[in-house]
Amino acid sequence: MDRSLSKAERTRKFIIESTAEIFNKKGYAGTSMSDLTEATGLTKGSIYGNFENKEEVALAVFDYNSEKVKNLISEQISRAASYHDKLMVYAKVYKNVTKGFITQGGCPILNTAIEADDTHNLLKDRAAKAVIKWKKSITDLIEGGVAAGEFKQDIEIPRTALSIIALIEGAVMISRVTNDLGAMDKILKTVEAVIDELKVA
Amino acid sequence: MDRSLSKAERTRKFIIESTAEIFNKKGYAGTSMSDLTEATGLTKGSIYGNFENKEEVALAVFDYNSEKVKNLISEQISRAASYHDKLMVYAKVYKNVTKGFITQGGCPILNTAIEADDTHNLLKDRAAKAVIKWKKSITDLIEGGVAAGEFKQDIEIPRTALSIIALIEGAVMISRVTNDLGAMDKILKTVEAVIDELKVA
DNA sequence: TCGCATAAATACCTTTTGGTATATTTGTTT
DNA sequence: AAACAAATATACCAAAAGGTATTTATGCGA
Repeated sequence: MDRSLSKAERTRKFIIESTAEIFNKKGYAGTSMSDLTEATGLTKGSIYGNFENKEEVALAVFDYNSEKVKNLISEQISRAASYHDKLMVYAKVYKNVTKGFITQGGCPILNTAIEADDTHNLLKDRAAKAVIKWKKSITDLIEGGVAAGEFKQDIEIPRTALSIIALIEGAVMISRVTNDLGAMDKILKTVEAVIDELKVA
Repeated sequence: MDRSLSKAERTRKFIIESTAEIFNKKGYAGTSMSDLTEATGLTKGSIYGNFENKEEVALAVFDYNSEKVKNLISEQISRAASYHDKLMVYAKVYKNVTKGFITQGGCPILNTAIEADDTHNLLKDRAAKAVIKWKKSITDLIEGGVAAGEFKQDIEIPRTALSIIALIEGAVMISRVTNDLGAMDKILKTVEAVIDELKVA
């Protein structure tokens, strides 16, 4: 038991962790309070003692889920030597992680973006911010590679960054809905080709 | 009034058309029967007289929505002269249609795939079939272009087809969640680059 | 270990949900 | 225009939704 956290903080964390997968699979509208009590073994009173309402749980869960993906990726990026290899982490991570990822409901950013874009502004904003941060991190890596002389000078950086994200998220959608991991592999090959294309001749 | 359709058929069509946008925006779980009565001006009794349940309305609406997108595209494809131009229709259509498209809730295939992949097998299957059909139509166009000597011989056809779909669907997600039509334009430029790349040198 | 604050469980509430049986209206055919 | 079928509206369920006030149990510092 983590004594650095108060009881309330531990319970909050416990609720978030035990419902993270449910929200990611069923979405905000599709997840009910009884789903949460069932998954946690807690009562409604306890959940409402730690969160104001269902919305607040969903927001905390989104933060938790997207943070988890982010940490996994940035840890690997820090280990890669070249800018090329750092960018390749995206392709590699999604190739390896996909199986587990896929059983946990897919990409939380994609899921939340699609559900919330016409229905829930707070969740939409979080998903939008996550996409923008992701774009910036790719942009930074490309700029780093250009400055280091590793990449060409005339790259259309925003277009490249956005295209990589689109390819990956599109790949998650396609491979999950068609139950076809091969589709993921093929599309990630295109991501790799896009990244290879950046290198100086 | 269309006399070729029975009253029941007309009402069915009316219900589908008036709820198509709601289902696309709010999703299956997020759309309630009272949403449907409100949008149609009909009572629950009338809707249940024409459909077995909410699920059957949702399935019919998905067919209607995806058919609508398909018709728009295939009509333009039939008008394009070269295989290159036929493929380019995807980029063009999404560039032009996006504004209207975007206000109507985005791509129904994407929305349904993401919501249903872990929650609703019937809807998931329809979305999967739509993706597979889309892939096949791109594949056929590339093969046609190869046979006609318009495209290179060594194209990785399935990978190219899947990558085009992934780029487009990823672009819809990104541009909608960030309210940034420029992102759509940039990613579609990559789609165009992918298609241009197919041509014989 | 006592006492208090904190956390969790119980019991309850209102509204909405998806759905149905029945009554009424509407179209259509003769 | 009558008669009958087809379509729609009314009025009603039971269950589940999100949420709250209150009671009970737990943890923790003095």
